[in-house]
Parts: sequence; structure tokens; C-alpha cells
Amino acid sequence: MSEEKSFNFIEEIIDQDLKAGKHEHIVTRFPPEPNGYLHLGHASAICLNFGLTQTFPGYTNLRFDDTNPETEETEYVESIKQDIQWLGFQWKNEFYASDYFEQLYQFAHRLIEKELAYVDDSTSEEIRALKGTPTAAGKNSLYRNRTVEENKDLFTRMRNGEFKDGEKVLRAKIDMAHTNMLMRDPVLYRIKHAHHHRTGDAWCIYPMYDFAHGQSDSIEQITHSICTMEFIPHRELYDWCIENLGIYPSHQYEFARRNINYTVTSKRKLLKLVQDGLVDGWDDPRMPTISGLRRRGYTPASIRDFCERVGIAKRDNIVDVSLLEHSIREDLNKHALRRMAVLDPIKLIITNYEEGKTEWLQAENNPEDADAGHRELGFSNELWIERDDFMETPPPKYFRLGPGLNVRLKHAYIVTCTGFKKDADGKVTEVHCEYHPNSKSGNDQSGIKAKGTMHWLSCNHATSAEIRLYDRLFKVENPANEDGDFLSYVNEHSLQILPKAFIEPSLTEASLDDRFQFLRLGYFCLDKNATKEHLIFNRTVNLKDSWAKENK
RNA sequence: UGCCUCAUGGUGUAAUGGUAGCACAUCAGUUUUUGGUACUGCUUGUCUUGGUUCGAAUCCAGGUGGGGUAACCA
Repeated sequence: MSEEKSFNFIEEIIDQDLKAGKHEHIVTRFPPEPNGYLHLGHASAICLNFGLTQTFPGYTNLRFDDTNPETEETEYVESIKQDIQWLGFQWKNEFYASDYFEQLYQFAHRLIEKELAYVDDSTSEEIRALKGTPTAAGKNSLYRNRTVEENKDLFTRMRNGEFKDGEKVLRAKIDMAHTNMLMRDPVLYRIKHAHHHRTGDAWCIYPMYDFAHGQSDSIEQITHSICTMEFIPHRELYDWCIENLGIYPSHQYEFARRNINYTVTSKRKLLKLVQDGLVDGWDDPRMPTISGLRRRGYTPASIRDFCERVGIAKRDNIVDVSLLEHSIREDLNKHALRRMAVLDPIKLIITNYEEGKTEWLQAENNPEDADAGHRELGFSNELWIERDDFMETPPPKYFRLGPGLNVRLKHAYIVTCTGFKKDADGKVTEVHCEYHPNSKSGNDQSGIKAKGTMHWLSCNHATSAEIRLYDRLFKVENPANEDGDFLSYVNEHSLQILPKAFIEPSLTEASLDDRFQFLRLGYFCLDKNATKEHLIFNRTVNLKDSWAKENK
């Protein structure tokens, strides 16, 4: 049974490069800008870049693209590192574009000396105006023909802090009529008297992306620099810089960023959700961030599996969240301990069971894993069951409780419903039933057939907890594609808090790494804000529910 | 409007000139002390028009459609 796993187009390129002897090993890098938290889209890039050097000989660097001090912070650096490691990857080197500021500055001088760069005094508005349009060529700047000496002097003085923000920029001297707008004398350096999270106040000029990224790749001798498709036009400039600087020829390859329906993966939009308080921070369990997924209960393996299933290609895409949910269910089904919880309780009284008696029942921890062992469950005449599990007048294919119907109480007995009580509003307050003593789980001699099996909790052997249920963050499949403000498509019912649900008492001992399946309800994990006194469980994902589907 | 880029079931992705496959989703069924899991089966696809070829999803040409691109962001 050999499973043929085909290469994606990037693996294909690398495989050929290696076979052609172009490299003996490869070097990739993951280059986040520390201006936000990592999300599912980054997970794809991480799995790709780090996965490549697991498939092929080589290694992967982590390099922070920290060339814009105004938006970048150490908090983001730390979260990014944590998320990558949590996903299960380890970088060879931890680098920063800011490590290369001095070298980059020298590179700029080299370009000036080759008459390939000049200092421009134009304002940003003037530069934009002279840039032309896609159909009309741009015009040369008045300052385009400064001498090498003048440029070197001015650029040095820019670094020395003699000018204010925006007063001057360094530009590449390429071609103002180029069909690629990026090649129309792109800005290489700008003046920002801003405090940088790593270099402090050492610099007041900062390189632009195009004069930092490719050069950093080259310095690190990155063989395959992988980025998303919107950088395709940058490749020409990437190559131009490397060629004219005469440095190590890294190459850029582009793939299509991954999109997922009913959410957004744009740091700008995610930041907006955080800033407007629509979510409880970057790690809100509804966020598609790595930290949000972690808090929600997703496992690293499930996210890696998801990325693997989605794959890598070049066409626009919107991946269905059900694939993500499939990945986490598959993982958790194998590993999560089974427990019982009652979210919306209603009392079940067993009228023929001795009052005050407690019976201890054996319950398996995980039917998928014999090694997971068993636990003891207290059983008595008063139980909590799910309100959903009783209907006064059930429809035909209802396998739960209703007048005269039988049901198996999981790990316990078969009961027959004998009656119920309602309050003044007509709301059911109590369900009555009789149990069949010879129908005990594991030793059923009753011969009674029960179509359904229900979860329950003994009133005297249950403790309470807050439970949080989550739904998709947005009401529409592709919020980015809708008219108007994307915030108006936020699903206002995406979080449902149940302040007092019942759970098995042993759950008091749960730790953040534990994963549980609450029988018939879904997979749950402890929230980071939970305490022993105030337990909080997050629902990671529900179980597939063919009954709910049939009722739609 | 220029340039760049992409196009395979509902979704994502394979097939590298030779039987269009896999996964998710959907639907139907079997098993089941979780309406879970597991298992079986069905439905659904090569954007279009030409060309090359014994043979085209694949190569060529023209259309069409989507996306990117005109920040002192990355």
C-alpha cells in the first residue's frame, strides 16, 4: 500500500534544482513583519517553508522584516516565535532585517556610486504625481541628475539626522517609463525619526521592503524565497537590486495566499476587530489567529494536517472551514478523553430508584483508545439531562425521551418516560421515568430496545462550569468581498455563554493542555482565564450531528 | 486603459502528451450503548473557440472570466 504523494509546484522546482546540481541543500526563510499576530494564512506559509527543509536537505531561518518602526513591537515578535514553535517548527537562525541596517546602508552607497540611486527632495505628492499611470509614462524628478558626490553627501546627511521626516528620500534610478510601475524609480530609503523596537534611536532612515527583503535573503543565502502572489511585480525589482549589487542570487517564488470562508485573514482587519473590541483580543477563540485557535482548543497537528490537505498552488481560492473542522475532529476523536456535561439542564427523576442511593458506574475514557482507561460515575435517582433530549410530542424519528419512550442512559440503565411536569408558562421543569434494573450497561438482560443513548449527570455528583460556544465570526462567506465596512458582517451571535452548565466533578482538575469530548456535544478545552473556583470551557468544535441536519 | 498572473466537481488539490484521481462537503446505506467514530456506495468537473497530434486537462493561438499592481506599508 504505497501512497503516492505528489509534489506541489514549489517542491517540483526544488527537486529539479537539486537534481540539476544547482544547490546541494536549500535554505528557506519565514519572514514575518512583527506588526500583528500570526494567522491561518501564515500557518500555510510556515508549514510550507519549514516543511520544505524537512522534505529536502537544508534549513529554514526565521527573519523578522522589521523595517517600519512605527508599526512594529516586541510583543508581536514574542507571539510570533511562540506560535511557530507551538506549531511544531524550529528555525535554524533567528534573524532580523534590522540586523542588516548597516550593511543595507552600505549597499545603498554602492548603488549611488554606480549612478543607480539618487536623493530626491520631492514631496511624496510630487513623487506620486510624476510617477505617471499604468498607461502613461512617468516623468523624471528634478533631482534625478545629481552627481554621485552630491548624492553620497546628502544620503550620509540623511542618516546623520540633518533632515526632517519626508524631506528627502533615496530612490533607485531605473526607468520612469517602465511598464512595471514598481520599476519607476522606487523609493529605497525614507526618513523616520522613530524609535525602533530593536535598534532604538540608532537610525532615522529606514529601508523600504524592496531594499531590505531581497538583500536580507541574499545575505542569508536563501536559495528559495517564497512569498505570496501580490509580490510578483516586486520580483523584477528584487532581481534588479541583487544583480546591480552583485550579491548572492536568491530567487523569489510566489504562491496564492490561502483564504478561508466566514473569516478574514488580513492583519489590518484582525487588528481592527481587536481595537474595536469586537473580540476579546488577538487570541479570542473566534479569531483565525494561531493564538486564537490554540485557545479554542485546536491542536498543532490538526493545523498542520489542514495545511497539508489544502496544499499549495497559484490560483485564487477560498477554503471551506469544514475542512479545518474535519482536521481537528479527526485528531481529537483519537485523543480526547470522553466526559459528560449538560449544557441546558432539565431534571430527570427516576421514580422507582431508591432515594439517597449512589451507585458507581464504570465509564470508558475513550472508546478509540483502550489504553485511556476508565473512570467512575456517580448515579442516583435525580439526574440532569439535556433539555433538547425531551419532547412532549416528539416527531417520528426522534430517538430520545418523550412520554412512553425508552432511552439508554449512557454507561447506566435503560429508562422509560412515565411523565413530566410543566410550570405556569408551559415550560417543562421535570421529566419522570422508571428504570429497568436488569438493563445495566455491560450486563443488559432486559431485552428492551432503546434507539437512543443519552448523556446525563447525577445531580449530587455534578459540579458547575461556564461554557462558551462559538460560531463563525462572520455572517457571509467572504467578508472582504462584500460592499461597505467588513465590520457590518460580523456575526453578533458568534459567542454564546452558558454561565451555569453541569460537568463531571473530575473536570475540576483539568489543565490547559487537556482535550475533552463532552459526549454528544463536541470537543472542549479549558479556557486560559479559568480558575478552580470559576471553571470555563471553550467548545473547540461540535460533533457532527445528523439529527440537527435532518431537522433543518 | 498598461503590465503581471491564474483558470480541473459545491470547495481544495492531483494527473508533467496516454483510463480525469484524492480529500472535504452533499446524498443514500451498514455497524454502533455517543444521531459521534468506522465502513460501503451514489451524484457532480477539465472556462471557450480553433490548431498541433494516432491521442490534449496538459503543447500553440485567439477569446472570456477572476485576481494582483499606480503607499515615503510589508
